Amino acid sequence: MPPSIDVELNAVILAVSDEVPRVLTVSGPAGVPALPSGRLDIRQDRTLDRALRRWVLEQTGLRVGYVEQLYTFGDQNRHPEERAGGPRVLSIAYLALVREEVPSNGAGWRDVYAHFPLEDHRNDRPGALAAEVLPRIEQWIGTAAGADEARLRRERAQAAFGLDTTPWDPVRALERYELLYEVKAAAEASGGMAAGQPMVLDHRRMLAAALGRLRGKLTYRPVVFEMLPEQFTLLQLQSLVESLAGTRLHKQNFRRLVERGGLVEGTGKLSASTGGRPPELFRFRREVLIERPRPGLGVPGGRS
Amino acid sequence: MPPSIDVELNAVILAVSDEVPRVLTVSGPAGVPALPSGRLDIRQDRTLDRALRRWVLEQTGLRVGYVEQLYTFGDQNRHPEERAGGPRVLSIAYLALVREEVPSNGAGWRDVYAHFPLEDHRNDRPGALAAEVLPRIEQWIGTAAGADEARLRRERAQAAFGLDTTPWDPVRALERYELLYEVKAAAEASGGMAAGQPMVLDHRRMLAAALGRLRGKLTYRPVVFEMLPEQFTLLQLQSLVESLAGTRLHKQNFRRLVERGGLVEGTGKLSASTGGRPPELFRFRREVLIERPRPGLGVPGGRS
DNA sequence: CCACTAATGCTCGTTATGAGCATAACTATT
DNA sequence: AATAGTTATGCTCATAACGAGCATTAGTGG
Repeated sequence: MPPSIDVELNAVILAVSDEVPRVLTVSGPAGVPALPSGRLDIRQDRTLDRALRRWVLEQTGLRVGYVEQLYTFGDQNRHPEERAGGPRVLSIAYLALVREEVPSNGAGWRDVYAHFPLEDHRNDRPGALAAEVLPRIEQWIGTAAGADEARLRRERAQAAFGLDTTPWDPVRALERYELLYEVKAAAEASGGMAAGQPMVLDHRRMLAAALGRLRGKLTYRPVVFEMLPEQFTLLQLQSLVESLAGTRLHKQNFRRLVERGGLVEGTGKLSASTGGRPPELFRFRREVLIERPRPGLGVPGGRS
Repeated sequence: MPPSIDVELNAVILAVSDEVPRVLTVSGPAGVPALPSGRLDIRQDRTLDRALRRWVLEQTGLRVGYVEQLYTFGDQNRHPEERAGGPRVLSIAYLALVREEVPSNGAGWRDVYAHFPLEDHRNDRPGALAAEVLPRIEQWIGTAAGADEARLRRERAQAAFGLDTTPWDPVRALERYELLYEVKAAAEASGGMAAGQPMVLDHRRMLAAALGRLRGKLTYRPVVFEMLPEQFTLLQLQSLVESLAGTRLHKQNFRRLVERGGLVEGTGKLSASTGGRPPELFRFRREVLIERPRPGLGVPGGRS
């Protein structure tokens, strides 16, 4: 009997509430959180998209709108059953963006930064970075075999973590995750504040890929609006972007960017005020999609 | 017997020579060009990457360097044998960039723009656009069911083809391909100068995806250098980018961008002159990767 | 020496970006 | 009612990046 292939779909479904980006998870083995996922059933799933939506609906009760394919993972032995003679499993990961809703079937929203404590730089850099991570990375560089390998490692670390004069780049979330994975493997240690909560199998890698991809996409596609209600205040919009990017933005400049970029338009209405002066409500200007080639928000780029 | 799944890898391998971007093809059924591709063999291919390289080597004799996963296609009936009870085929498309080399086994390089005549705007817009394509698109918009559908179609066309005041965006190659595909299906016609040479199955779609992806990537990652020799002149670099983007660039500004962006450094050497003043030879500055978060070249964005 | 070609240097006006200061319009408190 | 606290919004300023050109340099082939 020829060894067979199974194709699995995984959904990284993101929403933001209370300034916290959240990922939708179901409960995996031993209660460890897992991404909603399931096998492609070629008898009923005519497209990968549909298969994904089917599984998400089944496992969480959610109907997702914006969906985008992320990456296909196919390395050997990603699934433990494979070693026991099970089929080779290919995983196609998707990114979906939604407004937060209450899921069913015991699925729930989890803080993305609980899984990646190093990714949230909104209130200065996470202490664990300097305290735990960098020393361990130095050590990893030190134990490289040969000067060339050491230089390569140093460059990777520098680019990924924004050491020295290199700026921190929120987009590099996946690189950081993979680098840390290597470092930890090398150090045979895994605890510490910096580690972050685990997920089933390689689901955390998928989440890192999704976060990086989304952060990048923000800058040239107005995808955030998928996560906002029809009408919103500029502060809501800004803190949404900040939550996702894990970075603070200059308020007035953000407003300028968004307004002069034609991304939003004011509705004359004001929002019910919470603290100070009541803000105006805005709505997304869909037209911007056909006015400008690549409209976006997001992380200001480091100038040279 | 449960219906089974086959996983296939496809390589879009690009190089540029004589100002023409070229794709590496093998000969498919009836001599129609096809991308190098082959089945994933889970007994010997530990990773998707390796499988891809194996097939490419086998079919073309090339060892590719830079490789990046593009997209996984999984719709039903993309392969005709499926209807005849064959397995469902999933295709994972990759993009690879190389310096042009002579392939073996009858593989060969084909002009990318022979497949997409509308994508080359280096010497003003292709005539076929205004002459053939736009009228047909107008007609397609006209036959929409309902005003809403018509508006959606018009917006899609406007964004994809840069109608009206919308600028032409080289990155949208895939969108254009898909829109034309729909239009042609609707019009039940397929000839004309604008059509472009066909490829096997949906390989042309993969090529369009690759072209769009590469064009986008140029702007934030210095991937072009994968396609250049160790040392090169700035004109070589520029015309390479122009070939890929299908757009002309301002020479002096391009030079400024590239030099002040720290992407290249001069070697004091001069190139053997062809026409006029002999140009200096430059080399890629790898360091830029760790100095700036997202260094790139490429298509200048349309300002608002 | 001349015509031609491509490389390189430099300028100018316009826009975009990063950083702040100042004011306006509310709510809660004294 | 004045005051303090809070958020929204308007505006300025210096610097950097961008788009477009002009001018000069250094080769080639007559």
